[in-house]
Amino acid sequence: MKIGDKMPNNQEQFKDLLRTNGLKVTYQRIAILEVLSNRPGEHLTAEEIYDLVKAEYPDIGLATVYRTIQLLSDLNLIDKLNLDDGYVRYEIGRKNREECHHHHHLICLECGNIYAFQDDLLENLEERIKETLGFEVEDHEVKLYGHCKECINEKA
Amino acid sequence: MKIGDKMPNNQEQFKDLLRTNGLKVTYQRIAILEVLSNRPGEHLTAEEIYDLVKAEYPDIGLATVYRTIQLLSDLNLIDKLNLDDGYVRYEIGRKNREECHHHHHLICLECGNIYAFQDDLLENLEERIKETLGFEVEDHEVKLYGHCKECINEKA
DNA sequence: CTTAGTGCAAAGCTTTTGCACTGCA
DNA sequence: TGCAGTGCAAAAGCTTTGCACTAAG
Repeated sequence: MKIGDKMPNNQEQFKDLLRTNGLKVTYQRIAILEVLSNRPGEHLTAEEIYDLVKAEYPDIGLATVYRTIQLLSDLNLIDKLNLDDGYVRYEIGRKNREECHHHHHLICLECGNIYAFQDDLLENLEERIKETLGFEVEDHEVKLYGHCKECINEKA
Repeated sequence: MKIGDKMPNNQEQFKDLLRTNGLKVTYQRIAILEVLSNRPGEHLTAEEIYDLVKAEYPDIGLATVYRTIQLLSDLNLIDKLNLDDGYVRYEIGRKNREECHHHHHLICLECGNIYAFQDDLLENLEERIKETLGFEVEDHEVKLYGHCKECINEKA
């Protein structure tokens, strides 16, 4: 992967966003966003992102990856996912992809694969919570653990 | 708090459970479960549990707290909660308390308080997922972030 | 030029592990 | 008495930070 190979439009938007926020456009920042952009739906750890970027830009440092991840997260360009396995994972943000605005995770306990799915069901729930408890929901994180189709079939 | 002050019945059940599993009954294990039992709905870190137990049993070691937490979790007596603040938290398990079998968390972004609520809504969702995706849900974790009643009122 | 951003290495943090000792059964 | 359980300290492993250097604007 080389900068500019894919999503040039998205990339320009990113550069503008950086400039708008008084931040500098660096190849490290672009490369990291690019790596994540080219892998929608994948959930990468900092180390994995580091390795992927390093393949193209061997000079990058792990600390920069961590700092950039933080930055991208603050800019709402990427989403965090914690699977309680000791790593924090990141994926390119929902808001940049057409399909989904409500997006949850199905985690297979056998193969470890992660599936995404959309659902509006929680909107009812959030309204109900507002009425019952006076709690105003702003964001949510839903993780469903179980057994995926493939693993179920394999056992049969 | 002293061993035996509260929930003696629950405590006997715990001792039996340990024996049944070929595990030894130690004052450390009882004290840790006791601390959590006396604080239903609170979400304590290992360090917090350590400090609470230490008040009564100054000899206890932090490593024992970690090992016992693991044990209690394996025995399904306590539930894990990760708020992504660098600590893993624990609370006395749902299965030991009458009220709830479906139990989610409302986390206030302003005061940090955590509220629990029950809901069966997800059962529909799980059925739908099974039908649509063939994914069999076994467990779920739902965290809703927002603003609690108190914090909303305070601003008014 | 100016200073935000970077790379490197060291430090920080929670959590885990090794090992000798203790105490439950 | 025998071995699971414990306490202590050290190790582990992810993430953050300090600092001198680099490069964006």
